[in-house]
Amino acid sequence: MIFKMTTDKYLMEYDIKPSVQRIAIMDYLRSHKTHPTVEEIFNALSPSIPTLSKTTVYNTLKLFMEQGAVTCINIEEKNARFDGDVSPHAHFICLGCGCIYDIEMEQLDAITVENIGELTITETHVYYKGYCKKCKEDKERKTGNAIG
Amino acid sequence: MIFKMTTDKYLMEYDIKPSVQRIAIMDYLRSHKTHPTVEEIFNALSPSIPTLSKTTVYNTLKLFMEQGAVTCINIEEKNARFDGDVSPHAHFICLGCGCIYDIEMEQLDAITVENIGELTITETHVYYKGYCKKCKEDKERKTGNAIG
DNA sequence: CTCATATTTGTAATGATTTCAATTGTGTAA
DNA sequence: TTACACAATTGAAATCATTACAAATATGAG
Repeated sequence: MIFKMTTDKYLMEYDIKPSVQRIAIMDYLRSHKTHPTVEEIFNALSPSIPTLSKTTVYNTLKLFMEQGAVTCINIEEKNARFDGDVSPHAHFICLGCGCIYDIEMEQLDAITVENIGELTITETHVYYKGYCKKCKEDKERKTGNAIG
Repeated sequence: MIFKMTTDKYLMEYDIKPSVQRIAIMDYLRSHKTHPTVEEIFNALSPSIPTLSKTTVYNTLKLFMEQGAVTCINIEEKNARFDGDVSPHAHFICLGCGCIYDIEMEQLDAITVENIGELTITETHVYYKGYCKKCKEDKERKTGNAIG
């Protein structure tokens, strides 16, 4: 995959000092738009960085978040998922197969908020749950009922 | 607190067979709009129902969710929080003190979704993070910088 | 090279949630 | 009322993601 910027330069844009581990983790997030869990990132990078520790993955993602280089997605109850795309967008998770899609939302920041009173908003999170085409058809085949 | 409907009738509206524990948990959710955790619900009800088990609170909330009588809020990383108000609305959490506010959103279902393709949406979740008035002032006093 | 500092690592602890088998409660039919 | 089947509740143990921490390693300046 080709980036506009090398990953070490990209990290420095966010005031993150590059290291082998940090570059590998950011590389993975930039080239895999699958919103991976810590486990998935660790398993993917472990072969090429045999000494990698899961603690390092946690530490690094925490640092990335603090610097605004990645966002955390709490769309699943159990695992936190991470997104290297920090531009405003929403997510969709399929309750059948668990796949997660990015949803474009040009006007995400413009969602009208009533009764917001004296609150200062720093982050806006929008996500949807439902069924992808395949899982919807599977479910309808089993139950005989239309969904949604 | 006075409800339009007794809680046992309310449960039956959702096809939930009432029991002492179920009524107590639903009562608590209906009268405490604080989006409590399992821990908080358990601690609040334990004195009046000494035999109450935390497992029952988990089981009961799971049942309530399946029947659509409560919703689960994943606004915090660690704990799941529960909301007895199933009408469409968003939430705001203060990153300073952790308090959670309901945010009215008349048009929540109407949020324009582009590129949704073949996805069938069954749930829409919107939440904000930021600072309440008090915490914003505290933070600005400490750092000397404006936030938001 | 040497020292101070930052980063990484593995292990152990934490804490929310789930599993599961046993106990208790409930409703029905004789 | 009693017996019985089934549903609900319970507590203990297991699971699993995440965090704490202290030791080991890497880095960079002088």
